[in-house]
Amino acid sequence: MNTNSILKNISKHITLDKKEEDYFISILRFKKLNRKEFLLSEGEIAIHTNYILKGSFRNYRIDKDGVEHIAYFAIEDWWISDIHSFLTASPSRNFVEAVEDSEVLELTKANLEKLYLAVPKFERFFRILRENAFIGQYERIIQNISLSAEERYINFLTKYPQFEQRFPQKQIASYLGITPEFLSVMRSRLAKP
Amino acid sequence: MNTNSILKNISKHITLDKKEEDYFISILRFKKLNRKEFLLSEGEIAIHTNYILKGSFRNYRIDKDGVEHIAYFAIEDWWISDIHSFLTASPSRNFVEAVEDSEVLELTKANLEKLYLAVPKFERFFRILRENAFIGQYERIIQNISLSAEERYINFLTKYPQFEQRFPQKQIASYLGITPEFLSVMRSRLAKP
DNA sequence: CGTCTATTTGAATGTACTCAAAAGCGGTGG
DNA sequence: CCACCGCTTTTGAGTACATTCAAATAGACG
Repeated sequence: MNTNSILKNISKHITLDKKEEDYFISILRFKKLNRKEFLLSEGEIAIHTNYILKGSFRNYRIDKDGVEHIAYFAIEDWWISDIHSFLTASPSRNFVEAVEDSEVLELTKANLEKLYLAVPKFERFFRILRENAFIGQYERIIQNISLSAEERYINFLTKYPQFEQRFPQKQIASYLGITPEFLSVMRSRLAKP
Repeated sequence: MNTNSILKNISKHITLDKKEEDYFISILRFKKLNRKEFLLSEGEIAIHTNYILKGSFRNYRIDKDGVEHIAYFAIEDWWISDIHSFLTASPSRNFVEAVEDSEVLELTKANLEKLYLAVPKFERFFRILRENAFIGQYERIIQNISLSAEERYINFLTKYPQFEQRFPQKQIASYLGITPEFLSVMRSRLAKP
């Protein structure tokens, strides 16, 4: 289990000594998923948060008409779960599915709570992590209420250039809140003139 | 300066002893604003986060066409700032304006950083605060990409029943990402049948 | 290679916007 | 305390953006 990337990720915000590092690593569990396998399904309670070592995921909800809506994507070095379910210990309304063959490090909620007590620096780490996630969502909300579909798509390509290769168009349309047909029309419009 | 409400708010997540309470209170500054006064303007760096004792605020952005878009509202017992600017110390793209005559307790970023070191329990407090805010935004994003304007409006009324009385329709429309004219049409449609 | 799913294309439709004008409402000054 | 002014809300006609439904084409996986 290669823990370099997760330790490097954590060291961006807090400094751990060897003992703290070892303790942290000891509570992680390696997990492999093939594409289309689920980390979490609707109705389940998320007891893990997951650090992505390799691959990609999508968090989505199926609405009353059976249509999928992608809340967000996640790739290497991101943490993924259904945060609502994880934090409130309530049944998830969303699915978390591997888009590519993936590897994650699982951290259970119980172990995370112990970690907060044993190494309070992790309170800081996750505070900063949540703050950064919050900023991203905040900008996304403003864009959703103020920009046209085409502007949102262009911004998406600029912000996440690699995502266009890694996620199918249908899923990108869902993330943007538009239909795949309309994304296709926009793309041909943007390609021509 | 009445500090009951803020101490009660904090005690929901962490327990402070008398000394810690006193220290915390000592770094807050009371501030009164009349309606339409600004806590923060576009281009300024948010050096404060503010706990609302009384009144209400809106955080909004003005787009390239001069149209206002309300990112969020805040009322008593909420914290308000421009979180992007505050956390990254970058110039704000948003305004934070009092909607009613209001009173807040200001906490500077410098004092907050000192507070994190002096009383690490506040790392936990703000982690939980950010997590809760994150959950709210997460649900809002899913609603924005999956629901019609009418469904979003109905959910808004259900989730924040008092907001209809406290914020003008024009601002609610802006928060929902629709025009005030269209909100008016929806309201008359909902009232009749 | 065949099958299944994703993407493209097009026509008809619906949701929400723009622009304009009237009506309603609240605050302010006489 | 009333009248006026400015801003908000309503109403309506015309329009644009995005969806729905359907069918053809392209691509990916077993």
